[in-house]
Amino acid sequence: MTVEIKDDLDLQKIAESGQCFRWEKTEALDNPVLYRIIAGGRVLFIEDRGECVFDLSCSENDYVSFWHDYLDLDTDYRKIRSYVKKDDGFLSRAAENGKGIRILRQDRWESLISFIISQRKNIPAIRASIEKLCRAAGRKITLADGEKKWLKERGVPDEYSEELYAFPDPEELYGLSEEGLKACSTGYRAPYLRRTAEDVLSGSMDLSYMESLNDDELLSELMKLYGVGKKVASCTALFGFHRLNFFPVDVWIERVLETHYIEGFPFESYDPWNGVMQQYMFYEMQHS
DNA sequence: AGGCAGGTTCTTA
DNA sequence: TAAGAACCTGCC
Repeated sequence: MTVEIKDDLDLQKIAESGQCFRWEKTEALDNPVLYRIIAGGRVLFIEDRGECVFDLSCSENDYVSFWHDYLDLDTDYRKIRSYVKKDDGFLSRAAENGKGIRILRQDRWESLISFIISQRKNIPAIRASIEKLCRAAGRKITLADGEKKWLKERGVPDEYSEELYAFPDPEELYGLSEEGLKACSTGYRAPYLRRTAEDVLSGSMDLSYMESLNDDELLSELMKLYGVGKKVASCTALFGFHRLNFFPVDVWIERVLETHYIEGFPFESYDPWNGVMQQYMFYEMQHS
């Protein structure tokens, strides 16, 4: 199906933003901007045709019931960008260069596990580790005939639609032994992952209940998990719970703060959108 | 070969 | 409360 999306949406920038790890650029014949997204036990191929037009491999029903929400299309990112203070040179530049980034509405569990894995890893290593984990424990995803036809019409090589695996749920993840987890390049994080799965499975940590907590409560609940410190908890809250005011501070953002905001970053000015500003700043650091 | 990468835990003072 | 060491793994 084809949709017109007038608000910010730059597939490449989102794929490189570091919030998601299962967006893969495909080598289609004609269009250099065709991405494969695996989320929610499904796969979406999305092609940017320019002029705000996007071709999607899914049915209209799947778009309405899942992907529209996943892409957070009801949030106005142009408006959020307009709040950037003109006298803040760095943030103005970052928001301009990062125009097109959105904060996806990703699965809570997947975000939590992904950011536990992310500690002391670079993005390619995180992606590789998650991919192994999905192959080892995730459910296989099969494409409908309509989707296969869609890919064929665009000359997308078969390799992009074969051997696709969903992100493992808590039970599937717990089904892997510690050795099995280590085989997915998770290293010393394997015990963190195992215990987190155990806590979620047993119900002692209830992620859907945590939706009802306020930001401060959510952060401290998440930090109770073994292997989850402030950075991972903030990323989980921002990306997995869509709490757009969280501002995860990693080494890159630390550099931004000590270079451009010696007096401190004006969080009050950007409440409740600090997390979006963080994404622009992170992207700017990665691309300048 | 040794250092470092989207951190967190554990130990020690 | 705060600083420092240790930790898997892969890639310079």
